[in-house]
Amino acid sequence: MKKAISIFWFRRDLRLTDNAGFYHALKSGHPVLPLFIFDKNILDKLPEDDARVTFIYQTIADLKKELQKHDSDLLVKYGKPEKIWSEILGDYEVAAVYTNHDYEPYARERDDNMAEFLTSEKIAFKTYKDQVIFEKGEILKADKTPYTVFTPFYKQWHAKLNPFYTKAYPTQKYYKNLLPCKDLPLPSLKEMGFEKSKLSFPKLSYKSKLDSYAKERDFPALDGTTHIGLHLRFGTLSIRKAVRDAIEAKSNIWLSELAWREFYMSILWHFPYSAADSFKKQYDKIKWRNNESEFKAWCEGNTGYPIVDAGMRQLNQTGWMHNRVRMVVASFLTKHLLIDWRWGETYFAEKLLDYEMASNVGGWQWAAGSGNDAAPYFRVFNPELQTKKFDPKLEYIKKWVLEFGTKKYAQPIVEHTFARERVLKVFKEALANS
DNA sequence: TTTTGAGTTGTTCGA
DNA sequence: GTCGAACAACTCAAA
Repeated sequence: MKKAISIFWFRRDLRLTDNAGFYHALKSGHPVLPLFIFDKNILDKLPEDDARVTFIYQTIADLKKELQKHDSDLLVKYGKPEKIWSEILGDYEVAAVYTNHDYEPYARERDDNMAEFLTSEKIAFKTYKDQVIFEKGEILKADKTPYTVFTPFYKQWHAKLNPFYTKAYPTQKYYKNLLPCKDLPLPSLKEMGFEKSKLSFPKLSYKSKLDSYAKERDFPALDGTTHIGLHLRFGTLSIRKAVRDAIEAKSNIWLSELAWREFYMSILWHFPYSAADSFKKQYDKIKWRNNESEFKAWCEGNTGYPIVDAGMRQLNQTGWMHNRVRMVVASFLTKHLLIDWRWGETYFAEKLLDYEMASNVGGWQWAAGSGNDAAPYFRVFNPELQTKKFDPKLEYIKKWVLEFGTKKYAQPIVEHTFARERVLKVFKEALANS
């Protein structure tokens, strides 16, 4: 008879320290085997040089080394989770499976299926809140329905915040409960159909930025933002640590940005339709122009609007774009070019290392005006004015648009005043009889 | 139930 | 150059 074990399943929480589910697994009383699955359902949709796969791969390799220092190991599998789990149950006597909550539509379905499957096998499936301070039903209005406006959401989120919710889970005290094992396999990137990306990943060091964040965050040439998106996405940074650091540094604006992340996660949880449809349904009546060649020009950074082109080229070359510029390019695509916000959302999903479905959909719908708590539709960013305000010395533009100021630079794809009047008319017509 | 104040990030126009 | 109002009403949240 094999000895019963617990399994901890890593997904978007790729760290050993301060990890809720991992902590509870280690305290379960059974030896813990850590597991990661490269999910074929997800990977099959990605290009072979997807940088996020490289990031995950490197992180997984680091976790494996770290676990080996404690005479344990990380079991790494490649395939569809349902099939992998059947294999695992054949190889091990599993008493319980531990993991952390995952809130996106695909993940919810996967975990619902897992729960059903494991229950039928008489195996406990225990899941924990880890990637947010407050999840799904924790921040609600008095009538128990979810907030759709940020400010009152944040008021409650902030009022409820206390050290109980931000303290670290001391996993390291219980490493002795890891399952002793060694030489577990690690499939290569190549076997899984990927190659190593040439992009570099943002370092996890944000503390020095917090003091000046409020003052500098809006100026793309300054690099005044913290670049933690990727680390929050894959869990190489604990949200509890980020919030503790925000409070300690008295960086209130940064703290509220962390709450924005949870606000949009709450929206996606309670209104999953909004990943694909406009939150305000009447906005799906808009007659988008959806011109393919204009979309291509936008993607490639050839619109003839320097601030837009700079942003898109930064995205294409680095997998990251400054937040201020994300708003500008999103407004430009949806308003100036009248291209469906979903096209832009999909492009960002392909390119952004820090892609987070909830924030991305929320941000795009905000820009389009179709979202909860969105910018009014008549608020059309003027790229020239945005440049004057936020890149007055054109430093950001010159960094990314090398031919700026020469004859080689593209002519504006559409004239601003004309585009503005066009979008106001089209939106007005779509929204008039609703 | 009704009322009241407010709503991430903007732009344009006219005084 | 600077400032306030208009943009367009609407919906949300809470008292």
